[in-house]
Amino acid sequence: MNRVFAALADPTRRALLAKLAQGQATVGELAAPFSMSAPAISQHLKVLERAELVTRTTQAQWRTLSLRAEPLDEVSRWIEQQRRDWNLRLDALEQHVDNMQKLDREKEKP
Amino acid sequence: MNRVFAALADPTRRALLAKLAQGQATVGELAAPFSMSAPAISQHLKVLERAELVTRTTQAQWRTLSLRAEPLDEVSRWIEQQRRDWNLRLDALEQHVDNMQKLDREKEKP
DNA sequence: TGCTTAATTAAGGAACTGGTTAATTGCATA
DNA sequence: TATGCAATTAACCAGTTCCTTAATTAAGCA
Repeated sequence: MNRVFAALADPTRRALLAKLAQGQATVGELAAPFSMSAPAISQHLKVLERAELVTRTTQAQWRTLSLRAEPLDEVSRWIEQQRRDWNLRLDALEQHVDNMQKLDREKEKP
Repeated sequence: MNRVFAALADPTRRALLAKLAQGQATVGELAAPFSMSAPAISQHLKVLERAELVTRTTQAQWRTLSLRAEPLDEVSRWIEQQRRDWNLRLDALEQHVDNMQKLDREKEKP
């Protein structure tokens, strides 16, 4: 997951992924909206590829990029697990505070 | 979100967060399981703090760290949105392939 | 006051990131 | 075959990351 999170930490790469979520595209198509050199985009795509977030297929001189869902599924599971754990804790804490307040009220007028 | 994803890209920091999901802890308590110098942990915690994933409260010479849910909620929303988009595309593609196969079959024996 | 403990700051180094320009590869086509 | 286009590789640079050890801050206690 290290590489996946690191890949997602860059806004250019997140934009590339968002574009790819709308369908396959060639390197040129992906690069067009950015004011950045072709090699820079090429390197970003390499990072996404090493994180297994995209695959590259060659036809003639064009490379077509496609998204791969698995790594996103994996980070999703980690994050949702964390949120579950954390929310459980928060709920328990809230419960605890409620109990304390109830005890306080009962102490005031028994 | 840049800082949040970057913070999550390091396994030591993910472990620190996982520990904190079980409840608040001091720097010392968090550092104990790691074979790493105290300053190293301190710096990891600073990264988590800058990503607003944790808050630090001081009591005497102890710092108590607590998780903050918001940034995790934000990355969760981004990831789930991406997964939705991507799955929609996948389903549409599958549908398309099915239609093509159906057409083929109808062409074979009309 | 001096000592101990918890933690941070300071300084430094090796490796990695994110960009650049220039050169190269691979394919298609006049 | 020469030319052009899509894309990558190579080489380089500035800035960042992740770790270290040494020094410093701040609080509690004999």
